[in-house]
Amino acid sequence: MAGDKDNQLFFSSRLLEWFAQYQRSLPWRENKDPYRIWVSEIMLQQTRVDTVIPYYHRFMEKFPSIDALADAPEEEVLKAWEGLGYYSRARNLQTAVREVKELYGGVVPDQPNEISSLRGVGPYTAGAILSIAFNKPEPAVDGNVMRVLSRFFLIEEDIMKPATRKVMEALVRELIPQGTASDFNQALMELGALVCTPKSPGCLTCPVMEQCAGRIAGQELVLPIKKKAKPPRDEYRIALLIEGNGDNRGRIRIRQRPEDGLLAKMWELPHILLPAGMSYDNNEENRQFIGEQRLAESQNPLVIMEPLMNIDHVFSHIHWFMRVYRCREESVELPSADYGDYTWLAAGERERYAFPNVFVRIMEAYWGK
DNA sequence: CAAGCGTGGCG
DNA sequence: TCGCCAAGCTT
Repeated sequence: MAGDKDNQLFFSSRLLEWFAQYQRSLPWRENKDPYRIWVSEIMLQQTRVDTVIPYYHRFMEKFPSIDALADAPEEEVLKAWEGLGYYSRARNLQTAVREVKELYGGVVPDQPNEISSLRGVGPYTAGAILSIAFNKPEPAVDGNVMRVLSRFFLIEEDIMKPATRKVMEALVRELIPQGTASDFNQALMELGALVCTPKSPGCLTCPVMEQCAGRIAGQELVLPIKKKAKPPRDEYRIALLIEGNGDNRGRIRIRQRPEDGLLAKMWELPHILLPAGMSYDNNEENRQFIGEQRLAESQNPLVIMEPLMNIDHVFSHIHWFMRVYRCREESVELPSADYGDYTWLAAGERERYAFPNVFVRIMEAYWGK
């Protein structure tokens, strides 16, 4: 079916007609500035359009050019990304625009090997920039595209497997009509977003319904074939809302996460992973464990007061069950010193640090918005 | 290749 | 309520 030339021509021309009429007006479609396209593609990775739009406006206002982003302090970039998730995207994007300045004189390259070498630019994003901004006939295969193609051409490969994306890319190369790569790739994604949706596809309004092999076979709700993701593992954690004394009255302890791994370089309340089997009741065993862990880290004794709230937060691969205790530092000898990756935070200073969402919610519960 | 890496919305 | 996501990349 996928090799049928007439069928492919039908698909591509109908799709382009549909896109010309029904495409959404989106902020990154105002022009073909490759930097603007690039930023949008990074933000849109695994993220919904409606979520991205306000971030995109703020980001482009704050960092309107490659130079502006390259010259900004990293913490400002992370702050602009706060709440959007997958924070390595922000740091990688800044690394990449600095590469563009160093290697390409600040001009986004239009060669596949060059653009693909940039930090955070994988096969999809490279194809998206090359096609959308430069109209180069490169595939840009994302989840939408795989869903649309797997249905129309009745492809039953597991789309979770990297090898399947290769098959899709080869197919897209055949499908792009001469000179239409920018519109065609966007049309493919737009159809997936607006019509050929995961749960209840709007087949009756689909421009290519007549030839859709998946629908003809009655398989449109089964496709695409996708292996189930593993459920997140549970982690029980004690978070410490440590109130300062003396000069630090009204402030709380925060710390910066390491530069690798989960929530890298973001700021947070100190928290402790409980060993398997330990409950997080406010009992003696619990307080002693917290005290030991805390001592090992800060050398500063802690008085644990009452539990403030329970909060749980689900990442892609971890489910945090967190109990927040209000605490105060026992000693007033070190209170103003910033040691290690710790500092004190006052209620009005939150704009200076980027926090993952779960800690924003705790601080809002404590201080109000 | 499989796993690690966030978040909010929706049926 | 809760599983399933949504314009993926890195290791």
